[in-house]
Amino acid sequence: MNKNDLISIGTLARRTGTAVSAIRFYEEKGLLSALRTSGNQRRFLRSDIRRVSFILIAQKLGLGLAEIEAELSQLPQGRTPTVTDWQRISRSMRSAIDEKIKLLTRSRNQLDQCIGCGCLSLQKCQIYNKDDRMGSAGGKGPLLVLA
Amino acid sequence: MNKNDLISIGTLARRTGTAVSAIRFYEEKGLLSALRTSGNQRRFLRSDIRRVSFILIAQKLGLGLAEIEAELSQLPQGRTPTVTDWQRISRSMRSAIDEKIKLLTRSRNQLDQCIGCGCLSLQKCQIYNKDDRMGSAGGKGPLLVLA
DNA sequence: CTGCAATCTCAAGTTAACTTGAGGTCAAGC
DNA sequence: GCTTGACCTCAAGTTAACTTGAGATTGCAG
Repeated sequence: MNKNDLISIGTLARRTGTAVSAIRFYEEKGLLSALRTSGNQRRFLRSDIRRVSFILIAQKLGLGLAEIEAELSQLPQGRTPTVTDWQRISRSMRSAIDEKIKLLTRSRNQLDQCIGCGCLSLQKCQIYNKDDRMGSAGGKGPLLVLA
Repeated sequence: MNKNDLISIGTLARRTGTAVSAIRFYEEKGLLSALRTSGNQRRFLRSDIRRVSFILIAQKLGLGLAEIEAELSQLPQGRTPTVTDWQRISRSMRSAIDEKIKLLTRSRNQLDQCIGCGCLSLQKCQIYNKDDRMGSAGGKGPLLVLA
């Protein structure tokens, strides 16, 4: 078997640990594309194994298929992606993770602020105060919440 | 308006920034419960504002409604939760965030390892090696990807 | 050439978290 | 006492990401 062999959908599924149905689904969504045999069966490139792996990893990192497709669309059309291609895309994914971590960290800090008073506002209790001004009858109505 | 006033679903929605339909949905799912007027309209406790806020915050942190319900079920039945009650539950939420951050951080580090070779395995390139040598010919089982 | 596992297509089902719509009731202001 | 906006119920629709099932082919091992 050499580098240019084409693989069946079942093989691709086994090699990536996904379900055959999921692969068909990805194809339908445009994340993968396949050639067809004379008998209409799909044949994938070996490099699609990596492509599917990328999809799975990116999903674990919380990206939706649409976002993943956006990333994948940066890969070269027509030729098999090189290591460098994958590196570039991995780096862009790293930023996405960094973003998520930042967001969570911020939430955590805000939550810490609020544990002190139990207000759950996630905004240094500003809302709690704000809301006091804004209640219905002008009175000190309880809070509006949320970031 | 005093502490024991009951509020309508519309008020609860406005005070928390959620849709009325969402509140009905939460009730249906058991995250909220309401009294009814003689005319069958829902009446919530003022403390439900905080309860809904908690739901919204927890969702932002990535918890599903089921998990949120689990957290909420730790609140005292029958009496309006105190600040201390909320603090306890907030702290437990904080652990959840910490977990998520840890997980993401780990993924990021693994990804860093792999950017070097572009293998996308998230496992120190083990997979890359396995894959290129393993074809279908014989070898060791195919690769699994993912952490 | 046979048999049967692997594929194919297309439709429908699934879970999460809600929204939208239809048709009808309640409550408060003028 | 009427009008209007807030509510009510129940059914169905929505998006994401797939899975499941039915019915029909294909392709490889023997």
